[in-house]
Amino acid sequence: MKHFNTTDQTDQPRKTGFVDDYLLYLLAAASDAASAQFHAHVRKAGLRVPEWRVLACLNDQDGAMITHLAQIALVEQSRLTRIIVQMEERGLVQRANDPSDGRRVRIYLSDAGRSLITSVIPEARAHEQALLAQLGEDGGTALKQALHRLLETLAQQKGGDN
Amino acid sequence: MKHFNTTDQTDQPRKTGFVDDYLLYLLAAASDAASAQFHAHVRKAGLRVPEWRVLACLNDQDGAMITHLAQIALVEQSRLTRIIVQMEERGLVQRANDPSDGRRVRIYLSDAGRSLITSVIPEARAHEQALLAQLGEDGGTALKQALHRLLETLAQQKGGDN
DNA sequence: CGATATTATATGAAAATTCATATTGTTTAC
DNA sequence: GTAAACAATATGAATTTTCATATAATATCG
Repeated sequence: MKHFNTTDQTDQPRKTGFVDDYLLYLLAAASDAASAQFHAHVRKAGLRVPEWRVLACLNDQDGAMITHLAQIALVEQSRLTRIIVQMEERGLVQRANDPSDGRRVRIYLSDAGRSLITSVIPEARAHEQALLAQLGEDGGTALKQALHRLLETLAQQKGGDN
Repeated sequence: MKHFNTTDQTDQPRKTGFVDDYLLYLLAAASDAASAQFHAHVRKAGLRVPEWRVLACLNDQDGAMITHLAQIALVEQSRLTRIIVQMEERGLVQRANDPSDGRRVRIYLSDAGRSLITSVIPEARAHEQALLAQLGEDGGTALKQALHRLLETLAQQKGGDN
């Protein structure tokens, strides 16, 4: 049982290249790897990843409209529409037309959905704490700060000059 | 032309919730938003995102095997197999059986692929520099450091104890 | 050596995703 | 008040993606 060099299947020269220090790659790789761990829990709870995201967002903003939910849950709108259909069929959410604007469809947690998300969020917090602990007191806060800062910066750019 | 509050379509109570400071969400949101900017360039170069990732990885590790490429390009193996087929049809890469192990298929940049990636990488670097500049001297390095650290930590966990 | 386990890649088929656009409701400007 | 612009959601159809598993090559173990 050799447990070293797990990723390097081959014997490449191994000079560090472009990708290994490219910001967008680091972000994607870190997000992927970190999320993969927790996504195991998500699946055990009977949810797919986008469903977990939708529920988590509804937990914070119940009654959000589809478009808004799509933005915060990082899902394209037409995809979200179909995901919501499935989730409604499964009884996790309910949709309701906004009386003040007939175009809007607001999504609400059902009791089942709320109870499910209520059970998963503590797992998420626990997983997050474990990860932050491994990064050390300052490592964790530094990471979060840096990410918040990046997000602010990117948000500014969007609203900025068009 | 109102250019504030772009994301908040509705008028929700807006008490900060779970998601807004959840590490995995920050990572996914940051990766998404940051990458979205550059992905516009990628598409203009006639590439889809996974193709760009594959080429960028090959740029660093030409001749990598499918499995390895799948890991570093953050794509599932069977998907990558099909992506590679398409890329070969388009003349961006070539596959070659590894003489030392008949199971392995090694992927090499074609001349066209190399010339394409050679033209895109500078754009990537430029975009990255612009973003880092906006984060400020220290902000950028702090972010990268934090991400590297996270990746190390996650990698350790994988190899660690099984 | 031969059986068995393991590794690398490919593939069928169901399901999900994308993209462009249709549909429906609302606001704006005359 | 109505036409034109805009906004929110839905949908058709092609393509992609996923998941489990098939296939093929190699390694291991008795």
